[in-house]
Amino acid sequence: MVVLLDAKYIRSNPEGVRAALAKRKKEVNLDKFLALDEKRRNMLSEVEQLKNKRNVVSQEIARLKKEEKDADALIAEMQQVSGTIKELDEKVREVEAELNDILLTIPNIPHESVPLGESDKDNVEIRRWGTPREFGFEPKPHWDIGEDLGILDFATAAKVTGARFTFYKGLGARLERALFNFMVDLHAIEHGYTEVFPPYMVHRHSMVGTGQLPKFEEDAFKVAGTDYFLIPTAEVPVTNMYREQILDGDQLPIYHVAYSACFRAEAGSAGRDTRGLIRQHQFNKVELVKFTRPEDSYEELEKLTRDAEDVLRLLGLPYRVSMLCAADLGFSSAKTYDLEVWMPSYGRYVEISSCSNFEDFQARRADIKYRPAPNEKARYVHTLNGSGVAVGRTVAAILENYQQEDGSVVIPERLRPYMGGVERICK
RNA sequence: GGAGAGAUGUCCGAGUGGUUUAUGGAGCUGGUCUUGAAAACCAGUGACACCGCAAGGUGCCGGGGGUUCGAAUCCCUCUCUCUCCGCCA
Repeated sequence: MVVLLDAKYIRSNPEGVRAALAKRKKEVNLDKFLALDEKRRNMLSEVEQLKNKRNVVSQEIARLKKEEKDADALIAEMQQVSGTIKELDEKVREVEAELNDILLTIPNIPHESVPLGESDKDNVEIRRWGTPREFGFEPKPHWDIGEDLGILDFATAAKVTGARFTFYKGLGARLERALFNFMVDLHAIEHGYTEVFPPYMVHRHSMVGTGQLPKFEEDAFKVAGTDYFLIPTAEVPVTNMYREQILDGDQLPIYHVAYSACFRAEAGSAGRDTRGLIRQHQFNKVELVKFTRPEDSYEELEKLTRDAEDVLRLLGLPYRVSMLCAADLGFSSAKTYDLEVWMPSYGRYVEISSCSNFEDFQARRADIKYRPAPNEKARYVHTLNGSGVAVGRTVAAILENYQQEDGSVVIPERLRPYMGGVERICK
């Protein structure tokens, strides 16, 4: 499966690519890439000429044999040629593997609307909704609220499994379940997404397809004795549903919503957000995934972001939307909006959803195409996804934003039907 | 886990070593006929990728490897699907 992604594009416009990647503050060795690319093309034309000769002469041999004439000299010559072809093919394969290794580590090119910047400090706030509540008492962090109410149990999870896992209990477990049911229903019924319930494990090719591999293998959980990975997000199985496929143009756009558990090793985040639900090895998430025509993808990104925002609005949670600067952009993304919910214990907005347009970056890696019209050439689709939204962080936000002085937590009205009518979680 | 059968272009489906440079359908486009449509018939089209300014060339019949002057076709191996048996929530 040697897929030379967009070698042609890089070759024709190396300076443009270099400049775009510089925006990300990432070093990519394009010179090595360009040298290898030229080497490959030279070897390719050489070996292809030999193959042409082999094909022509083989026909000739067939003809001679049919006429019962002697072909021994030609056969001897072709033995030589075949040997050379074999050697050259092997060398071409090696160079292509090297090229592919480089290509797979080149991040997506930021969209022109994405601001420059050095770090997440340079992300640009787009809009805000809601007003953080003024507490007439000292608000507690969600881990204290949850433990005091007996609905979150971090200590038991540590005993049973380890750090960064949680038991939800009683109405806490129900709240988690109510939230993802509410979110899936909202997107499936009101926003027109088709619900999917995906496998929680995928093979390596799918992880490469969406861009988690090969660069970020240490972030994923690998299942021992298999070549499977636990999914870090439903984006991986759902986007790869259409891998190696050519869709009909009139099938687009495709909208999917998927609830799944997500598993992340959180390598390199030691010491960050160690308390509470913010950074867990396993968490639930409702994910939105879209497949669109290239010309529609940026409009679809705006709509997808609004669909995710609806969740927070309907739950009455104050949030803001910010556009990530080039330096903070994820590896596969061309443009990303983060939704950040107000978290009183942090005294700031905390990421709860990330909505991205990957343009054709994932489509190339996973080979997802569509035919614009019958008999037209197949083109790569654009893929998008966004959390709609992270469930554990939503529980944290509800506990903190809806906490009362007596330690109880009011359930947002819209959620009550999913909670069997429960209006408040009390001790 | 055991036994067997499969995997061919957008889809269906032929093809067991050299006019297969992949048969034939469906589909799609145009036409005839029709008030219009359908059907029928005629013609066209006929996958995808890479190299090349082009002419042209090369590769590709699930993936990888091998045999051969020559492989969709023979051999090995892996993956997946189906049928039967076993086990199992």
